[in-house]
Amino acid sequence: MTESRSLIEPRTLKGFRDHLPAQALARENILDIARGVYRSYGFVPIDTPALEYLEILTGKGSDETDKQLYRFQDHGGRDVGLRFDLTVPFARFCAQHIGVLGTPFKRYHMAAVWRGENTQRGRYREFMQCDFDTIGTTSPVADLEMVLVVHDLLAAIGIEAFTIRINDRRVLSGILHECGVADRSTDVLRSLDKLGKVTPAGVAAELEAHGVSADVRTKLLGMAQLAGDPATVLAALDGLVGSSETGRTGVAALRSLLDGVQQAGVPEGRVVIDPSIARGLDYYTGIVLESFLDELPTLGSICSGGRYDNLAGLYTKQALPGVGASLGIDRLLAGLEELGRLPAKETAAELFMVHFDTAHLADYLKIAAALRGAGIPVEFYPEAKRVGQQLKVAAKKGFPAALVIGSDEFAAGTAQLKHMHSQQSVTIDWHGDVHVLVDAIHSQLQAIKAGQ
RNA sequence: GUGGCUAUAGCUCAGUUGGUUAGAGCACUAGAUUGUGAUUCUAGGGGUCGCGGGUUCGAGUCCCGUUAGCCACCCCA
Repeated sequence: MTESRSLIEPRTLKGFRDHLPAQALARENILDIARGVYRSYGFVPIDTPALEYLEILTGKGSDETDKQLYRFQDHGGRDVGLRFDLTVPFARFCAQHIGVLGTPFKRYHMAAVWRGENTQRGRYREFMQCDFDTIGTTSPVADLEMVLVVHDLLAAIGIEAFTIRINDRRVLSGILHECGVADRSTDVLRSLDKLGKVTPAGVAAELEAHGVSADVRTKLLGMAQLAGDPATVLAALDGLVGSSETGRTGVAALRSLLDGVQQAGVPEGRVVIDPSIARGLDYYTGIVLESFLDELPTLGSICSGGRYDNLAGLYTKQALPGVGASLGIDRLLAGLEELGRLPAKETAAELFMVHFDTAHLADYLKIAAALRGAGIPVEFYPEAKRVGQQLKVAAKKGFPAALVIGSDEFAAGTAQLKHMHSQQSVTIDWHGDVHVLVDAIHSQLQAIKAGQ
């Protein structure tokens, strides 16, 4: 009974993951960028509880979300559930607090959500969403801002090849109405939405199964496959919506949105009209948006959103129209990793300071403090191990530079700054003046950064 | 939730029609080398063969179950 104690197997639940430093650093970088972009448009942060009363979450009544909901009874016998997106809690939040917040209200919310669905590449049971929404206004400016935020966000993350696909629900419902299939709109849109994954012939077969006549099938498929120059697509849509008032409004909205995008200086081709985009969620009523990595279109949308008429109708009588989108950071990270775009850094510091000689510990501590005071993050190795070993650690963790100051350097009033990538060292004369040393290191690090 | 494929060391993988004590490369630790990431050499640590049953004299290998990962459906970030 001494050594036979059985160990608990360390493991995580299906669809739930640990995040090691390399991945967690990349994730935090993106979160920082998202925070910066959201704030640059005036969005403010909020937070809500992970756990909500079950009735809040099931209110929307879709059996699909009901099936995916993590639910249980808490110790007080209350029926509760984990949030499966950030929109529903936000709706509840608005119903409770909009009185003191006032409208229009712009918030961002970055937090984990949970869905008990089957896992796949880029799809997990616990993942993070980075939502931003503007509520309490129907202004087209808010729609435009949503597109601009998504664009700025993906650009700031450093993705070079991405496409934002936009559409307007009113265009779709106008066309469906003209075609006389408005009663089957959900089924029809769901089928059309599969274009790109399923062949046009396959979609046509699905449409036929929903009782759509041959000429209407041709018309719808033609509509959904419209692509290319936005002006041409808009002209084609004009014809398709015919006399439908709703449809014409939608096309006009898309037209002015694209004008605004252009006026704001977004490069051509980044935002395109894709009439097949419908979005599964049925609360969207105006513009809808999805965005894709050009090199990995099968990954799915990494940032999606749209306009809705009434966010919180289930919880308050006050009408709250809004527009917003959500960045799926975990899917994005999975995509960037697959493309080899994630930096292999395992350190948050910029400088590795070799622990050469413990007799100089006081000097090392003084230098490290001065560097940090000057805004240079520095990691000081805790043990005076062999220099080669220490440099190996620094290289493996991806430090851009290492600072080597041994007894000789202290005696001569010098230091070696080693550029890890080129393996070259620069000698710094600092004559025992820490300010001189810090300044020199600062400019060297700038040079290294610029050189990358 | 349904169906298909997969699982051997930290990583990538060998392991024959079932047959001694399950191997390699890389990585890791220590040393050769008392001040610089390489190379070379030496030594070393590390495996309940995902887990649990079954068949068999004998299972990493065959059968069943289960867990996890990947893929398709569904839906979505």
